[in-house]
Amino acid sequence: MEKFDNLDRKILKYLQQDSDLSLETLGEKVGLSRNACWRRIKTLEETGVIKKRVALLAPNALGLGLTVFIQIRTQSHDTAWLEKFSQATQSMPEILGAYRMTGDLDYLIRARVSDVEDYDRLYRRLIKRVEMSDVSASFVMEEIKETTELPL
Amino acid sequence: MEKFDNLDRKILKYLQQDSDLSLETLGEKVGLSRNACWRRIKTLEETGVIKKRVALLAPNALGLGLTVFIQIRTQSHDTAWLEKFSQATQSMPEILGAYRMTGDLDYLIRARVSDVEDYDRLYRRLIKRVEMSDVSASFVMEEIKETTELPL
DNA sequence: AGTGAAAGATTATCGGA
DNA sequence: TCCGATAATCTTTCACT
Repeated sequence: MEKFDNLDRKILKYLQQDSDLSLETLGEKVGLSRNACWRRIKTLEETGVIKKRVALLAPNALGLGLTVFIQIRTQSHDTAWLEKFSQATQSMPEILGAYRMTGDLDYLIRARVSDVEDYDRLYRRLIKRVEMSDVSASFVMEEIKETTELPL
Repeated sequence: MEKFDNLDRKILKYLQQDSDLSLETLGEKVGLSRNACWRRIKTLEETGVIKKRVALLAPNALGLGLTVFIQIRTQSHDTAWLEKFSQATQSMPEILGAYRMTGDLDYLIRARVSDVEDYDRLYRRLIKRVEMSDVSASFVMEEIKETTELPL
């Protein structure tokens, strides 16, 4: 039993690219009256398929030219440690993603900073809050692809 | 010389969280008339600070429960290879991010798939299109943080 | 920078396939 | 149950002060 049909999928596809489309034009694109469109969007929002609508900013315009991936190994992987790590990453706005990986000893952080010095400050703040036995950073030289659009 | 002031920053902060705020409520939040707000947003869009507005979907609702990071090493890192790699990642919608990393031999891919089998299909399609000497995948067990919000 | 009015978009309700 | 049409409401846009 499918949760949504082709029309829903089409709507989602367009809204993932531009959430400012008017119901009018969206309706035309998917072949539905603006009203039918509206109802579908509402249920997609209510059922949580559409989480929210956000503005995406240009990192470079904000002086955040550098993306860094931080790989972390730890011995102490108890719940208390994870809790502290979780709180730390949540509260640090440069950190855009934090993941516990397979292997159960590895954590990965994705962050945006202005330069290597700025990364170093982030690093120091991080290790001050959470003990880590092994930390290594890899910097992004070229962003070949970066999207929020999920496959449908 | 700063490109924007505190009010701009406030506006951006809110729009990064919810781009559907009306000028009325946004104005109240930042302490500006709806109109002053509107003008600032327009320039922020024109100067490219605001890139676009998009809907964020729930991966799980779409059956995309698994995030995978794919690390790639290659001998042949000439322009032709990079071009092929770039085209391949651009055209594969499960791939959300692709990065050339420091070290000049390493590439990293961030992708969303439904399960490990689905990853395997992605992997096969990828190596069919681009030669790679060494590929390794790490799966995300727990998503501790994931945001599109940039620090201001 | 703020007001008010016109244009445009969104939401609620209703009748019909 | 889902669609489309119509009407009421709210938002955005813009000329003017």
